[in-house]
Amino acid sequence: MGAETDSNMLMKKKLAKILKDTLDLCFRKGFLKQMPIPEFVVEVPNNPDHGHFATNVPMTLAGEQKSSPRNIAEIIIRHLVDHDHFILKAGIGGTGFINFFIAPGQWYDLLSHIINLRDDYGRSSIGRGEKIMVEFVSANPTGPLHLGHGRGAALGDTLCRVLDFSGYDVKREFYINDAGHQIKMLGESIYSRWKQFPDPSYPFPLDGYQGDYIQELAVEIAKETQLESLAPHEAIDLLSELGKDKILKEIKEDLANFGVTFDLWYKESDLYSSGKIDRAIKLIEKRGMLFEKDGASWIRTSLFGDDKDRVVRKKDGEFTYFASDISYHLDKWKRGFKRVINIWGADHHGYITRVKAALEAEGIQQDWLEVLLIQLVKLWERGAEVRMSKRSGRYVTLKELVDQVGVDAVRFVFLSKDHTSPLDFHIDLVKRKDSENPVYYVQYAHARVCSVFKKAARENIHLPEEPDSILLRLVLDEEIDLIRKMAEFPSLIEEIAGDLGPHRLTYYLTELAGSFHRYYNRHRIVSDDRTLSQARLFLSLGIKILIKNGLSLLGVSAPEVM
RNA sequence: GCGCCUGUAGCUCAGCUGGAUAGAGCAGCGGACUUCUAAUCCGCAGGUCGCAGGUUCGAAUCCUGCCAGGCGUACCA
Repeated sequence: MGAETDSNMLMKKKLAKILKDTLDLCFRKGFLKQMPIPEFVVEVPNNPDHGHFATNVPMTLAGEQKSSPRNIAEIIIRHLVDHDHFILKAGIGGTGFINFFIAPGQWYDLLSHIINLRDDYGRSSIGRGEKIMVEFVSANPTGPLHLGHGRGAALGDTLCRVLDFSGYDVKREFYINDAGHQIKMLGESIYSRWKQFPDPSYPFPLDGYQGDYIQELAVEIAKETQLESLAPHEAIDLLSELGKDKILKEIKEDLANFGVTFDLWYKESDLYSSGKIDRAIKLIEKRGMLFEKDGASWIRTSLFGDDKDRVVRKKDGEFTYFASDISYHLDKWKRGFKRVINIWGADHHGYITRVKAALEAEGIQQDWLEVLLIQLVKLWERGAEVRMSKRSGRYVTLKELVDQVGVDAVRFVFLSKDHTSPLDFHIDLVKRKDSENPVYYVQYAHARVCSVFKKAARENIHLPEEPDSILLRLVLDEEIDLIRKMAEFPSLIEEIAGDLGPHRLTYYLTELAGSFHRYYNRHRIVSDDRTLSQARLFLSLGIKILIKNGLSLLGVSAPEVM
């Protein structure tokens, strides 16, 4: 697979190679002064007059060469090392860019290649089977998933899909905080609601969970069990356990319904029962990073960038949440992951330095862990912000949103913004199943291609296995431009696997769909000219393949009919 | 106080890690269906890239300092 992708994906890389070879030649023959080759870029210019690709090489050389960029550009163009006639023509632009037009045959080869690879176009092996873990959502099992969780779920899931597509050995994990205070509080909240059915004056815990779902759980569990026969503390324990299980089950269902699954649901409570926390603390101690103060045990995170040292075991003998977190990450490390990505809500950012410092205290490099912070999701309805607060239990759940708007639209909108910026979700806009909704724009292009193929079948036009010379009929600039856009896909995926910013994929697909819509409106695909029809059908097939591949990485469906 | 994130068109956001005349969608105005699906397309209008300096051939992008908003700074989880 690697070799196949290499053979083409890298139009840009091919050009970069040609440029390097050319510079070497110029150095050897003395056309240019010998020097190390500086960093340069090969990019797609936004102005089509500037060619299929452009490079800034001359400008990066200018200083050292003591010559003008345009001069250097001229020398490079004159001596281009292009044995395969990859380049149709090259010219000088602006203050010293070199603009390249690629020979049409290269584009036809590329399109053939895409059609051969189908669902595998864009797949690569750059991850080299490296073990990588993405931990995401990890919502507390004390209440339903809200919109922020949804955003994290969409991001994490899509990253996993992209990383998997890029040849990593990806594991997806959900960490369940099922130990400690909050679960007890869940039980107490349910208990109190249950007691309130006959006696409304029964007190509710100060920091209890307020949502309506607590009452519902109380009703449900009361039906299934004999709460009356238990002592209060037994009842509360039971309610904690059953409440947690039920909520977790719902979380799993909501996520599955959202297209998100996990390889492992890792329980915090297992860290306790297996003795892993104890061992983690012992390791800290063995490394001399533990000390006692005021009756508590502390870890020296301040040695590694943290503002202060942190408590891992409280005065009362209980471990802190931080202790289990350290233990959990140590466990990830021991399981052999080379790269670990955590997706957290932005309100946890204060936690990052602390965890990384703790890991370093145990001898693990800080950059082993990458933390992506998801900024807030604000919901707007009828022009006003829908205020949400977990405390009051008034918030819109992921399930409610998905039920109203649909999985595809929710995922697409969540994924179309960089996770570092806050996101305003306008529900009225996304609810509309019309052109205002960006996801339909992309999906429609896919459905449109399918429709064109039906039309072709009615006209009895079919495609041969291999396009061969048929593609020579694709002579319009727009047609070459469509193929060029398709060529960008593999390198885009590669970049996303590196910078973990999948929102660029949504923009790419919107652009690709737009180019196709424009093309469709200006030119007939199925016409009396049989060969030309076939050529354009091949082109359309390429578009279909790309949109389907791209959407599937986003976890969005590609309908054949709309 | 300190730390993190954000500030780009009326609104929501991109801007490919420093490149050519800063882009898209929505909202506004005006056009295109006897045609392969009009969930589409074409045109017009819309900008002090928060502000001020600096770095260099070149800055929305990098560095510094301000301003504004959000979040965080526990022996809570």
